[in-house]
Amino acid sequence: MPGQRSITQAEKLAEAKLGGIPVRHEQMAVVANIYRAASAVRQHLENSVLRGADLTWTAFVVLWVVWIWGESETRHVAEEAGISKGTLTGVSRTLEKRGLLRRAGHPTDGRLVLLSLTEEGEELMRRVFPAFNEEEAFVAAQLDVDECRSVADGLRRVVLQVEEHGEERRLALLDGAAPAPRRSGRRPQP
Amino acid sequence: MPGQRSITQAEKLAEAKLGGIPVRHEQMAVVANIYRAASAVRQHLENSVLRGADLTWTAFVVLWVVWIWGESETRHVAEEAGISKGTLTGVSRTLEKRGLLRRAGHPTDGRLVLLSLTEEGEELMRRVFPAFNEEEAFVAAQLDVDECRSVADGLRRVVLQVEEHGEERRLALLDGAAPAPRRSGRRPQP
DNA sequence: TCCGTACAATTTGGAGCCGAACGACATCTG
DNA sequence: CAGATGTCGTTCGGCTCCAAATTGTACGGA
Repeated sequence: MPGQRSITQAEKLAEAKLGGIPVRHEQMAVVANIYRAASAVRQHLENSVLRGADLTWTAFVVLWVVWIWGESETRHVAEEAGISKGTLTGVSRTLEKRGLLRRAGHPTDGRLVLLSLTEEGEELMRRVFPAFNEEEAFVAAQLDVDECRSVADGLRRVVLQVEEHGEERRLALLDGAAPAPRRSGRRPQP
Repeated sequence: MPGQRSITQAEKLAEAKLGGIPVRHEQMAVVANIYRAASAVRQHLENSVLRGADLTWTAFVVLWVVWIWGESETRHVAEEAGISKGTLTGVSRTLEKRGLLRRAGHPTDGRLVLLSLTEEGEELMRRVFPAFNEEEAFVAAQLDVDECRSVADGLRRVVLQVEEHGEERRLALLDGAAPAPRRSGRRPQP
């Protein structure tokens, strides 16, 4: 089992590298495996069901959110899909061009844009989602239902921890220092 | 707790949408939460320790792999870091320009390139990794050590399942059909 | 020695993605 | 009711990422 062994070995090597400074092994293993699992799952789903429907992971997630929640404002969709507003603008326009998504202005608030599925989009989701869910079951096949529940619950606690305390934690770490702006991002007008 | 509720609710809505077609709830929840957790963790780490060191997640992972494993061939580093060889070429050159990474030809096989950390790179990792690990502990703070172990173990089983059976599964799904090329990426020559 | 095949990293092109700046609109306030 | 303030979605710069095409190197046979 390469995953198991290589991570354990990496941890030991890391400890050696740090020369006695304590490493939080279990927490490190959780983070490493969260990321590995996310990549593996995404790759598998993109290369199986999504590729066939000509959808990227992000595009599928956006369609899924709108499908489940019904007509929604873009900021909620971005939030729920876990992408930035800027990304959603591009993705939703691509999906609109393909006739899967509708973009409509809000009747009373001119700032808002509402997203909803077209009939074609609904059809697509009715067809693709069962296959998607089947592959979700495939990737989780080594876990029984109780294990699924407990892993999902543990991950939820991680998400909540970051959502609820992440901001304050980051501020505490910076300790008043400038937030060090990201390298990318739009430049100010001259 | 928005995470818990919205996912559960989404599942119920999905079931309704499918009109009786059974949904594998637990497996769906696992996949959804793996992805949510991965995004949350990555975002938190990028915006706390990595931003300060002017590193992206990918750049950090590459440095970490080379740091832990010592001088390595690029294909192994790409594999271990979970990125494509093409991506690694760009990332490693950026890190080389910053003086953190060394790229050297293999002494006997001219096709290979070996990566290793410069002294400056070693110093950076000795400084950044403890802070990184601290934040790993922060995001996992709602889990005790045993829970960390069991979540990590469950995730490892997901990774293994995909690594060991993913390829055959994808082939079975396609059932001999053409693998449907990706939309992005370089176009075939006419 | 000169191919042909195999396998390495790199180049290239298209899409994705984030987050700061921006402009349009809404709403509060004096 | 005009200006300040706030809140949207959009724009845009800089990366990231993948995978096909390409380039370069190795090596086993003719």
